[in-house]
Amino acid sequence: MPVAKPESSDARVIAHVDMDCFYVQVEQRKQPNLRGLPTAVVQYNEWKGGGLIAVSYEARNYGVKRSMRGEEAKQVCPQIQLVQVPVARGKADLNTYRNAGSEVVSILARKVRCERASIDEVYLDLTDAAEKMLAEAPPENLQLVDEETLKSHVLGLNDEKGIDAKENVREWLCKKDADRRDKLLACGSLIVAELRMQVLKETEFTCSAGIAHNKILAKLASAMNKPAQQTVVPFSSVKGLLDSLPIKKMKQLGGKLGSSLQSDLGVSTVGDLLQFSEEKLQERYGSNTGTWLWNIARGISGEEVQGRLLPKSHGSGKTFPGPRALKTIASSSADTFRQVQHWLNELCEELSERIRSDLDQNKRIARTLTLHASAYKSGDTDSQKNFPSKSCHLRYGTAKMQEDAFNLFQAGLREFKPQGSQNSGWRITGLSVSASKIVEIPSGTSSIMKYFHGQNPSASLSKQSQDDDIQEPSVSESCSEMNLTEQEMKFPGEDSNTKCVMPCLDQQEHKQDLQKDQNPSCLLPSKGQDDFQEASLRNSVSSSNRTDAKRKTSKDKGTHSILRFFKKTDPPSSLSLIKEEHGDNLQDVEALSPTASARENARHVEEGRESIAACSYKVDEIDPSVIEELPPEIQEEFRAWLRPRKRPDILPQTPPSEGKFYPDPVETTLPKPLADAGHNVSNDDLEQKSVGLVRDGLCRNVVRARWRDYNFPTG
DNA sequence: ACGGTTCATACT
DNA sequence: TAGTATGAA
Repeated sequence: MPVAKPESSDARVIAHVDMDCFYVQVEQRKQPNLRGLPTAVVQYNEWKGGGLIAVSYEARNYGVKRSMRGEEAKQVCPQIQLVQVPVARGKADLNTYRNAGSEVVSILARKVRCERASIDEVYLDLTDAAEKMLAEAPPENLQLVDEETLKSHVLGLNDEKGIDAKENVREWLCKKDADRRDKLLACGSLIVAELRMQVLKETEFTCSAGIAHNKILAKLASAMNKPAQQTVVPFSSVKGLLDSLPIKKMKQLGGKLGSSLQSDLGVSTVGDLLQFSEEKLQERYGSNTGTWLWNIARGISGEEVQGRLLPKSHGSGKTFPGPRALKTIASSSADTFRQVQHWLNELCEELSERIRSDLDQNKRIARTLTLHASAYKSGDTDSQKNFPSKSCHLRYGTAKMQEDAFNLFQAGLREFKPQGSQNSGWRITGLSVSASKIVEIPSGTSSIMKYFHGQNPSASLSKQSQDDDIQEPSVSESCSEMNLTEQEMKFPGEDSNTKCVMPCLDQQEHKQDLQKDQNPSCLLPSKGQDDFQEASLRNSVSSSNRTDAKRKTSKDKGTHSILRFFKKTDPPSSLSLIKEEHGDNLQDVEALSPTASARENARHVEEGRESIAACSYKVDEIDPSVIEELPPEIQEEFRAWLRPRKRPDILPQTPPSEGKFYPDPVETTLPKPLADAGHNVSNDDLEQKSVGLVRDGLCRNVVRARWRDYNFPTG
């Protein structure tokens, strides 16, 4: 269960962005003639028309639901357009959706701190941007508010008949003597509306959003008004919202835990939870979950927006329902496992391709291969069981992965067999392979890339080398070499005492570490705070100038004040962002936080670094002997990479004036690692350019980050 | 014995 | 650690 880290005054501004029926939108963008029609995305057409995995809102109006089969949907909505999920290697291929999701994340991440929560959801931390807006251009000064923001739903606002909803919202947004927290949320609403419009402009996708003081409330709100709308949860309406909210609606409570609360404690709404002491909840559900529940009941959640834009693992799996279950024992012994092996090969092929893309685009290496299998036995007591999942070191190369996966399968089967019935009647109903423990490699250590790619570092971007079977010499040779050496070399992140020394290409992974290091107080539980603030916004609506609102609204005018917070507002295309220059981003970041607190400052240091972010935790603990075990070429790279790290002792003596960041040539040449695995954006030349500069750039950034930790400019 | 697939996280 | 289980989308 999520560990809540409550903060006494939750003055954050958090947003949850939720793409509307995302797969449908992706397909509609591909086939614009489907726009506006009742549409659903369906996979595996054979049985009863396939299963629906996304349903457009037009189709929902006819009663089409996600749990339906294609045929069912046709019954309730004969005109429904059913679009097939792409199929590759005999299984659903979600790459187009992954890539579309990456497009969205990339756009948002240009502006604010993001966490990719799923393929179509993102959390945003807008605290700094909202603070800055409030300080420099508060909504109360706005003469015009753009239409998109005016369409916001503000929970707790009076919806009296006869009163123009938009005018109501406008008054709330611009209310001069409002609670400061409300003002921050108002700023957040303006920003989110702007971001949503930007996403729409660049991707043609609509999304909905929730704006609140923490993630769980933002998430709750984003689902309340869909599609293409946004919902704000003012602090003062939290209690009213939760009091009557069915417990299962709360994230994390939709499953067994929620059921237990209902049946064991008689809790039916979140408000009902308030009766129980923290101790009582802990006693029943453990200390972590108990505390979490206690907080959730009060709308408290300190979970931070993790700055993570890339997935932490990749998986490829398939189920073989009912009659299609795989036979493990075929008629002839030569045929044993033939089906299993076939499908493992397919799954590994896909997985191999995806981790290869991840390596190419994000310089990340997956280190662990895991196999899951489930089996089904028909008989008197039909039962479904999982094999014990098995994992091993991941070797790159499709053929190797296939070989390893099959061995893992057999290992799992060996342990599975002895228990229960000997061997009879068990058929495989599910297989999946996944790649995890993904670590980032220093971009500067080009030899590592060569080990995976052969001589030409950019060769992997060509189609040919993507097909890295055994017959692809440069790849498989270099891979085997890698694998041989790797047994002893204890690659960073490996099981030795060597900690991660890798620079994070991904923006914020290490930021948390910094924050933890520097701000352990955020881990302290702070209970005993006021549960809710009793406030009534509805009674304090100030009179306003109607003529302003009635004036013809021009979007440009209306959003002008918002745009000022984002210097880069109109990039040519979503793809171009991968080549965006880093210096600009640094400026953006600075613009957003000139007067932020020390902690916030440190944060921005991290955010500004983004792709060249140099994490390097526990670097001092690295065992020198480990390096000596590396192949000479890599040793050299690592030494060079590590060397300048000793400079923090020196650098603080010559701090940059005003703590300002100077543009770094490295930062302007590095590609952003936002593209998801499988995202086919060629950034060859950028990679080429960055090699060589990166290493030093990384080190300098480490130094800066370190320095920043202890020398917070307050200006 | 299913909407199928993918991902994250907590617990042990 | 590896492996299991839960939860969400």
